[in-house]
Amino acid sequence: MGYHHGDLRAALIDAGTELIAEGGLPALSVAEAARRTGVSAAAPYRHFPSRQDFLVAVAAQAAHDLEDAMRSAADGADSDGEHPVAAIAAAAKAYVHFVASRRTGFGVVFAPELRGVHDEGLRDAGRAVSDIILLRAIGATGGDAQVAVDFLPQFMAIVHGCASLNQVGLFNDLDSAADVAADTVCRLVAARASASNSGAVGG
Amino acid sequence: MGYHHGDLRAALIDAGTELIAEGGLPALSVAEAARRTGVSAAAPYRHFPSRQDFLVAVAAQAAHDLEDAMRSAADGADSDGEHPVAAIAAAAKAYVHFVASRRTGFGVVFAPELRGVHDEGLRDAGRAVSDIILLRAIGATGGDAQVAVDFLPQFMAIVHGCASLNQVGLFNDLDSAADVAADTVCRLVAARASASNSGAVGG
DNA sequence: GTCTATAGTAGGATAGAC
DNA sequence: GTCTATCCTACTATAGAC
Repeated sequence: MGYHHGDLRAALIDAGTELIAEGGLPALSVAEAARRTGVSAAAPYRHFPSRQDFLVAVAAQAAHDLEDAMRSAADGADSDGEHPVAAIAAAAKAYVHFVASRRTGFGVVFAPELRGVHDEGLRDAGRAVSDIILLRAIGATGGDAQVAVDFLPQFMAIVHGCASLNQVGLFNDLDSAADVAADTVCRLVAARASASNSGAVGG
Repeated sequence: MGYHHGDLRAALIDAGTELIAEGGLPALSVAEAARRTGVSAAAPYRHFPSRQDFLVAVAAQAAHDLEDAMRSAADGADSDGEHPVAAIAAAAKAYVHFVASRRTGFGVVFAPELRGVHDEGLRDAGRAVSDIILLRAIGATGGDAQVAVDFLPQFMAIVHGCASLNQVGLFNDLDSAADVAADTVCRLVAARASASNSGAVGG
C-alpha cells in the first residue's frame, strides 16, 4: 500500500462520516474507513484505540457541523435579530436537510453508544444547538424564559421526527419534510406567544 | 438439541421482537433468535428464506401490535366519540410508550430495509394507524378533512421525535417524553381548530 | 506511522443426514 | 422440520517487521 497522508486521522473521520451518511451508524466500520482512505486495516488503531473512540470522533465532528449549519441558517434568516420566528423556522429546515445529507442528527450526537462518554465537543455542540433555539424562542414569545425552555424539546422532537420520517420515505420529498418541520414549529411558537399562560392539554 | 415446538415460526418472531427491543434493528440476528428459541442456527431457514424475510415478519408483527396499542389507547380515552382531542393525546402517549418498550415504531414499520417489500400486514397497519388519527383529527378540527390530512404528518413527526429523543436520553423519564408528545399534538390541534384557515408561516 | 499477518469472533446461508 | 457440519464473509484488535 505505502500511502502517505498529511493527516490520516482527519481523513479517517471524513471517511467515517461518509459511511454513516450511506448506511447509518451500523455501517461505521474501522476496516471500511481504512479501505476508503487507502491504508491498511491496522493503521486507524494508531489514531483511535477502538471503534468506540472512532465513533466518538466522528460524532463530535458531526455535532460541530450540525451546530454550524443551524447557526448559519438562523443567522441568515435573522441578521438583525428582529425576526426570531424566521430564525427558528430556518434552523428547523437546516436540521432536516442536514440529517438528509449526513444521516446524522441528535440520534448520533446523543447516540446510546456514547452514553457516559465525556467528550467536550459533543457536550458543547449539544448545548450550542439548544442555545440557538432558546435565545430565539425567548425573543419570539415575549421574553418568557420558561416558555422557551418548554418549547425547546418540542422543537427538537418535531425537527427530529420530520428528519427521521423523511429518511424512511414518509414524505414526498425533502422539501416537504423541511416545510412541515418549519411550519409546525412556527405554529407552536405562535400558539405559545398568543397564549403563553394557557394550561397544557391531555394530562 | 432435539427441541420440539408447536410453532417455531411464531417463537422465532417473538425472539426477534425481543432482540430488537434490546438492541435495535442491527441486533436482529437469525442465529441469535434461533439460539434463544433453543433450536439450531439452520432451523429458522425452514421458515424464513433469509434474514430479510425474517425482518419483514417481525416488522409486520410489530406493526400489528402498534396499531393495537394506539387504537386501544384512543378508544379508551374516547369511548363515546365525543372527545377526539383526548383520543389523539392518548394515542400519542401510547406511541411513545410502545417505542420505549419495544424499540420499534414507524422507523421499523417503514424501515428502509423494507422498501419495496409488498407485505400486506405492513401496509395495512400503516394505513390503520393513519386512520386512527385522521378520523379523530377531523372530529377535533370541525370536520375539515384537509386540515386533518395536514395534521397527520405533524402528529407522526412529533410522537416519533419524542419517542426517539427519549431513547437517546434527552428526557428525564418516559412519562416526560409522553407528556411532551401529548401536550404538543394537543396544542397543534387547538391552534388548527381555532384558526383552520390561517396561512403557514416560514415558507 | 504504517505495513503484513494473524487470531478471534460472529453471523448468513447451504448440504446432507435423520 | 430439525439437526450437524461446514463454508464464506466481514469486522475488531493485536504482534512484530520496517
